[in-house]
Amino acid sequence: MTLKVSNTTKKSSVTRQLILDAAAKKLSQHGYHGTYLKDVAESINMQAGSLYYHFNSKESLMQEVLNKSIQLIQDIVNYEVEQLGETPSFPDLLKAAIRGHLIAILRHSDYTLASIRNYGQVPVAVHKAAQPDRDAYENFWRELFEQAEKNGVIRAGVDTHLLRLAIFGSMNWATIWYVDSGASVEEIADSQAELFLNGCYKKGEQGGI
Amino acid sequence: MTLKVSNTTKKSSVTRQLILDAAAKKLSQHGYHGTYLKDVAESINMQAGSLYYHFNSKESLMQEVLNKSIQLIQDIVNYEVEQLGETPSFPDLLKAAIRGHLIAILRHSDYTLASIRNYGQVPVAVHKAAQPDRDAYENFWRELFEQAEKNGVIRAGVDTHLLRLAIFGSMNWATIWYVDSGASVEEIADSQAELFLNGCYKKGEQGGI
DNA sequence: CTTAGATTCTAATTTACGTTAGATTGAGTA
DNA sequence: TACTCAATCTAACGTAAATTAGAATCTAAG
Repeated sequence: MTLKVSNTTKKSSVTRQLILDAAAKKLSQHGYHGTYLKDVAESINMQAGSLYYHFNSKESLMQEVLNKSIQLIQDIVNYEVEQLGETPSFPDLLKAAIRGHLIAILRHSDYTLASIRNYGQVPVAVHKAAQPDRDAYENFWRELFEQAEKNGVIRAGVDTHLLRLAIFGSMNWATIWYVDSGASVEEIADSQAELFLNGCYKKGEQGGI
Repeated sequence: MTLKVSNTTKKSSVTRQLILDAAAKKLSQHGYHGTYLKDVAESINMQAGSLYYHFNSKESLMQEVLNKSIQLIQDIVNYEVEQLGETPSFPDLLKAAIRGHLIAILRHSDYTLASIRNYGQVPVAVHKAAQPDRDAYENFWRELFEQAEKNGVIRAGVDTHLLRLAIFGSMNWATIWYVDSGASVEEIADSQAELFLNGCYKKGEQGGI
């Protein structure tokens, strides 16, 4: 007797994954409305109609792509942070989190780009379905800064809410210029962490200008 | 005799502007492929076919919207910077530029959101047509930091290229959370300028953690 | 009031997308 | 070999989008 294949190891689950990958790629490039099932199918040598054996609709396919995206980011960030050991300093923590997020969105860019580029442009049902995952990920960052504030390592006058959003912006925007920049993910991560920690300004000495 | 109406003050140019405004709004909300001429027309009580009296195609209409967007940002930033007088300090200059950019993208958000959200998702011809304007605007910022470096007010080790991209990211990403944040444009501008100038980190005193 | 030109509408054309139903294929099993 | 089930394909259906041509309307000038 051969191995009994469980539901989750059927051959079709390989195809299912192929479809998701192809959909992520198209979604990241052309947006929800610019992604056509015909193209998704063609890119893996299938017919559009065949996709319906694996997914109920375009909407549910796209929904799955977007959910996968956020979980992927979360997983990678968690991994990077866990590498740090027990009681990491705030700068190290921030650097690790930024590195993780950037690795996720720049190296696994099909899925994560899909998520970032289509924020607010997908049907409401699809957008809402991904909200819990987004909230959970946001909380991770929120707590990171709450902890830092509690430990007194945040300068007076800094609004950590706006800080978090600024960092998110810098990171996510990198998806747009990364490929053309020649910079490595590590370089970008270090640079951004350093900027948000210490800024770019050299005070004093030459006075006015 | 009444005023001779020139080409640029014809009544139709008013309609033309209405169409552009409506298109910008839809484009910012639904993306290029999710924007339908029928919807654009309906939102100003017209029929889709009538748009073709003013524009040759959907593509050319959208192209004009995107070009307008970037010029709009540039104009507002220029205005804010010019308010500063002759020889402004780098911090003041940066604050003014950030404020201008944020005013543009948050207050005139239909056009500018259209530009930001559809980056890379429009047909290549449309994207290419807006490139000169984008380049010109980018140069403004490039020069801002070149000057600052020449004046020795940038900390050693800071890559102004990555700095500029980080600032762009923080600013442009604000389009996503601005409406729900309750923060004012001025607050956000001050916060971001302050962060990029001096960072968030309070060194020393409590040592390790 | 008439008329010419500008502007808009109506209705049709073309194209293509999402979706579906039924036929077809192919691999493993009795 | 014949059968079964999973997986895919084929060929359509219905809908809707961009575009177009010609008719209808509105405006301003004589």
